[in-house]
Amino acid sequence: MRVRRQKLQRLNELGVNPYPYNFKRTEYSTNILAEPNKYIGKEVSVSGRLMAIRGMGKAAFAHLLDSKGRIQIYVRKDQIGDENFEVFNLFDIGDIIGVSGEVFETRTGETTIKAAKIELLSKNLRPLPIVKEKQEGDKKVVYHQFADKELRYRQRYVDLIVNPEVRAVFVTRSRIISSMRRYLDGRGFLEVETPVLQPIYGGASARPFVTHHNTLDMDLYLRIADELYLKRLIVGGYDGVYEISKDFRNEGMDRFHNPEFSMMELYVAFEDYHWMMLLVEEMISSIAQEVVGEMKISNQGREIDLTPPWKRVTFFDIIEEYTDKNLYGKELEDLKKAAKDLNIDVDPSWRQGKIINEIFSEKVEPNLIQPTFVTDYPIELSPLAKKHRDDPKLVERFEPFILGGEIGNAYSELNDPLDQRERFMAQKKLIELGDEEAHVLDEDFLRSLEYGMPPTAGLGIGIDRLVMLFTDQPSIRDVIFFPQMRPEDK
RNA sequence: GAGGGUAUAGCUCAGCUGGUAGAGCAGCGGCCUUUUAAGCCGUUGGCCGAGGGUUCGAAUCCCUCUACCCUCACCA
Repeated sequence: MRVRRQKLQRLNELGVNPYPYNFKRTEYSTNILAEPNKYIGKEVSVSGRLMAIRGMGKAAFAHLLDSKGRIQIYVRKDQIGDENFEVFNLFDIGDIIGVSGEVFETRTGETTIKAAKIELLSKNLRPLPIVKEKQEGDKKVVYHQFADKELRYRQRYVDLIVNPEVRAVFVTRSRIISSMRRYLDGRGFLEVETPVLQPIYGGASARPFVTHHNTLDMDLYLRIADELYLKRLIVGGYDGVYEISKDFRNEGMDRFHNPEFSMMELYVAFEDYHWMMLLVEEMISSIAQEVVGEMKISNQGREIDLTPPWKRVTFFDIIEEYTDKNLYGKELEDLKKAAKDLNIDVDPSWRQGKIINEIFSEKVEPNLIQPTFVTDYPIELSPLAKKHRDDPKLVERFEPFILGGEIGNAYSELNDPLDQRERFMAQKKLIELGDEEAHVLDEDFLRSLEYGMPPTAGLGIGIDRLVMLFTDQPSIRDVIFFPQMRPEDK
């Protein structure tokens, strides 16, 4: 870094502003490389970061990286002049520069810009990790890869400069979200915003973050879900509302969990969960079509076919399929025995719902590779879902599974205010028993239901996991720009 | 929270059963006007994650701490 500061000084002496105000680019690297014949012989201006320099005395080749890709430039002393060449010799890898010149093809056939003028746009003072690549036939061999995960997450800007495939993952993420938004807008749903800071948190089973408002002198919670506010909007008379936003859950972190994560929630009046299943498979497959170009995606070496219709199985049927045990309507003791038979450890304090859920996640979930809707969950697990029309022990709920992971959650929403109050009371008992994640009673939400909420279908989709699926990334940290990290020690 | 792993130059890594720190790339100085992991010659660079201990002597052995990764637990 000391050397680079000296170069800065030298540049100043030469009358070069190392941090000028703008540069007029005429082309992106990729435009030129896509149609070389159209550009050869033409003047272009490009700008970007210097990623490699191969000097040869009075001439040099270099590679310039812009937001779309990289292109080679060729700098000759007799072309740009002595003064400009002296400035060029003060450039380092990592500098941001602008180049104007004519496009040509080198002896080895690489489309290249012959610089007529080259200027510094921003001086780099901190050396970049140097990554070298070599084309061997079809394979690209990468040398000195910048691979330290900790550094990559903490200094994502460096990761993005140096690892083009990381940049691509986040472009895909953005496309997935905009495709989803386009789909939902196209169906006439209204995108809305509801409070992040909530006096009572609700809509999911999770521990919240607590914060404090000084003027009101009260604690507020960062939302763990949007659900209860969005349903209030359905009470208010909108037919369909959705929100794409961050939720916050104060829980452990691993490759599927980040304390803040992105969620899409959708509520549609006068529909039920059967209708919502059709929407989910249509929406996800249309996103695939737009983003990937087809209904098939590959992940972890496996091919996933998203073409509707997806398989549908009921919760208890699929458990029986994988365990040979019918758990429907079983009492606590029977369930404990079943869990024991299946080698699943059960905490003595667990109740029916928890044990069944554990058996499901252990024995069934990992097997749900191709898209599958699991439907009709036991009532204890779902305090906000409507009772099944044919069976009061169940609720009308489904979860879509892909690659052994759940990517969403949906119900026919409970709109009976008396039933909802009873469910809250049952949750209250769980809280008293020490369950820190049970739902908290929300009196204002109940009041809204008492005014009358139409029959409603609701859906939540975990955006981060959907992106992991589409981009074949193994960890949620690879699809979030700045994943939560412990502070760096100084 | 438990177990395992990793931490050495700007980057990627080597360093044996303890003997006083190494390579490639980058950097710096030369040579070089079609190279592409450019090449050739020369050269700088290190609190070996932090702290403590054992030892004549520690990057190496022991303990503590910190961060990250993996697995499990908790958890959508």
